[in-house]
Formats: sequence, structure tokens, C-alpha cells
Amino acid sequence: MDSQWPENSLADLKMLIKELNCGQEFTHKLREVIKKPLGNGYTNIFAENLVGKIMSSFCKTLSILNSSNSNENSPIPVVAVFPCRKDGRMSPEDSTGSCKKSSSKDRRGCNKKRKISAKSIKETSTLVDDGHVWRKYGQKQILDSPYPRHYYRCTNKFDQGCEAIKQVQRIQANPPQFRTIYQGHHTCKTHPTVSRMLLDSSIDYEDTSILLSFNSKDNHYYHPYNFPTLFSTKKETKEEDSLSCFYPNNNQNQSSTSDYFLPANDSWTPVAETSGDVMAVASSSGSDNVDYISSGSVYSSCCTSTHSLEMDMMLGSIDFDDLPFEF
DNA sequence: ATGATTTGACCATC
DNA sequence: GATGGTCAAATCAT
Repeated sequence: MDSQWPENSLADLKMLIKELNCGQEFTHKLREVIKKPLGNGYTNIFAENLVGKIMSSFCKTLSILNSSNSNENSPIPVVAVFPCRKDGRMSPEDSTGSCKKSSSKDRRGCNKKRKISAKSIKETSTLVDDGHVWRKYGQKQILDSPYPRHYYRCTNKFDQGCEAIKQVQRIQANPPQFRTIYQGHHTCKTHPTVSRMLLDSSIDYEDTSILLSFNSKDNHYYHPYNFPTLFSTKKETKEEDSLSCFYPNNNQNQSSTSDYFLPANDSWTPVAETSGDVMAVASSSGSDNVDYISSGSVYSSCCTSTHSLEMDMMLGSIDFDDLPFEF
């Protein structure tokens, strides 16, 4: 296993993973297109199934690559290559960087524009959670653009030497349009929540066209699919709440009237029955309430009885102004 | 106390 | 010299 990826193939491996992720992303977009009703009001189930199979194939391939690269002897560098200070920054005296100046003011001369490496550009109508944890390191007003450009680096830059960066800039107000430029490849171990789910072969993407969890710590809802929409709500949550994900009932093997299920070991527990345009359901442990999204709003409902939009408490709306970022 | 973000300064590139 | 990318001190959030 140690020499599974020869040294000169590492770049190819990284490119392979990147291309697979791109393929997965484009397939997801295709699925969104296919899911829209045709003129006769029906969707193309056959095409949807095919897209689901393609998505599943991408997922399994990435999972295989991930597992073959997860051992300690992996040639992909995931260990610390830079000594760090407590705050995670490189220590100047030990830095492998080219500069070594006396005063902190002088160190400002260290910044060098990085050579343009592999670059991918994505334009989306929403802010994208790509599964990695980023740390903002700068913001710049760009000439001829009313919106600033935001600079992010991988949060594992100093502890794992990951050189991935991204730039995010709003390019259009209405309808909202964002451009994200990714540079460099992630050499770090990926984020434990979202990315692990993406690469987890136990999750069958044919059954998870809608999947919602929520992070009670920072009060944000996440849609942890490929390019989840991130939105916040006014909901009050407790620290000790744990995450729950509910899967939609588009699994043909499922024989129940409920629309959403909580997977528990090998069985599925029905948690919600919905009608109308409910697009996602979630709940937290220790709570009797089920939260759901409908018509662009997040509602909280007591799950012991039938509920309706009129009866349930609206926690907040999904709005760009509500995002935890400034754009 | 610690970690993340903001923001002005510095500097490479064009 | 203008512009954009990065640094790092100051500030903010938890």
C-alpha cells in the first residue's frame, strides 16, 4: 500500500480527485435541471435515476481514493510541514519561508504573490459550502467592481501545510451571483463533517437528494450536499444539541407513509410526513420539535400532531442579508 | 485566553 | 504608478 501512488503520480492523483469532484458537481447541477417538471407536469424519473447512479459512482470512486490515501504512510503530505506558534501562525525564526527579518513591521516585506497554479472558477447564485474550513486573511476593493474580493486560505495551512486558497467575490446583486476562484489543491485531511459525509461510502447518494443537518453551535443551517446553501436563522439553540440528518423518502425500498427518515443502524425511523413544498426537515436531540424549510422560510413544529404553516412558528427566512458573511 | 476577522500597510507584478 | 495578493497588528467573538 505504501507505494500505491508513486511520487511522480501525486500531482495526477490530486488532479484526479479534483476532476472527480468537478464531475460530481456538474452531475448535481444536471440533477437539479432534470428535477424540474416537464411540460406535462412530470419529471423524467428515468433520467433522475441515471443521474443518481452517476452521482453514486462518483461518490464511491472518491471514497476508494480517500481510503487508499488515509493511512499514515500515505505519500500525500498530511502531516505538519511547518512549525507553528500557538496561534497557528508560522514562527518567523523557524519558518521555511524566504524571509527572516528582525521586526514585525519588517516582516511585511515577506508577502509574495503566489505563482498561479491550478485554478478553478465557479460561479454560483448562492454562497457555497465546499466542505473545507477556510480562514479569511484579507479583503480588497477591486477596481471597477462594487463588491470587495474576499481572500481565504485553508484553515489547515499551518498545521498540515495545506496551500489551498480561494477568493470569493460577489459579481452581481440581483439575481445574486458569486464567483469563487480556487487555487492550489487541498493536501490536508478534509473537514470532519461535510466532506466526510461526501466521501462516506455508507451514504448512498441515490437516496439523499435532500439532506439537511444543522449546526447548533453557530446557529446556522447547513445543507451538506455537494454545494450546500448556507443560511442562518434566528433560531435559539442549545449547545448540547446534537446534529440530526433526515433522509427523504425517495428510496423505493421504503414502505411507509412518512416523507423523511432518521437512519439508525440498519433501520429507518420515520420522523416526518409532509406535503406541499417542504424541501428539508431536521431536528435536534432532546427536542420535541421538528424544523423544516418551506417557501424559503424555516419553521419549527411540534411533531406530536399534524402541523401547518399557519400553526407552526416561523424561525426565520432564508435571505442573503441573513448570511454570516458580509458581501 | 484563545481563535477568527478586520483593515491598513507592504510589495510583486504589470 | 496602479492594481491586486498577502501580512500582521488591532479588534472582535466566544
